[in-house]
Amino acid sequence: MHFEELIKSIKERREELQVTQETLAELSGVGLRTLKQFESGKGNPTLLTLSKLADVLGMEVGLQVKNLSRNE
Amino acid sequence: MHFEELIKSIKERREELQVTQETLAELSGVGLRTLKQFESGKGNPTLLTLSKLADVLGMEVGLQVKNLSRNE
DNA sequence: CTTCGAAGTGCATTATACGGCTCTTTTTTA
DNA sequence: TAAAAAAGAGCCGTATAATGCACTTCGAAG
Repeated sequence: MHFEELIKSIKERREELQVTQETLAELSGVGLRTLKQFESGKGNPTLLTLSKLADVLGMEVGLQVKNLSRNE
Repeated sequence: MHFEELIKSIKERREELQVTQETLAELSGVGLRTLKQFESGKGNPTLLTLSKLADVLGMEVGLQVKNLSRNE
């Protein structure tokens, strides 16, 4: 599972912006408990939760084709 | 919410590969009911569910900084 | 040592995602 | 046109994500 990368992205981005978990929780509307749990590597967040956090951090969730060779 | 885009990505990719919901469900280990629900726009899948589906379709979930050129 | 801010954890509750089964609707094929 | 395949939806039990509250841990500062 590469959840860890996603989680780390969030956490690193948050720290980069010097935002505390508490502030991010408030800004995103995600519960502090949820964020803590999430950042400490426990949990399987819903897309909604992830999006809320990403949004505040100026990021976005996306899906990419891994290989390529398919033009769209 | 831009869930719709993610959902559409999955659905389009699945159709592109000419895989039925049933087959994708089996291959990914996600319940057929869940996939149906998900593709029909209802639901808030967990990262795990999304990942399972994306994986089988040769895609991956990612987080990108929205703006650009800030950092890699 | 004490205090404070930030982060992490345990417990309990509520909300909801997951999934199987069945039925209906839509789309495709003959 | 009918039949089959695929997709969508209702019911409903189970698993777990989301959340609040209180406590602990850790580091920095006093």
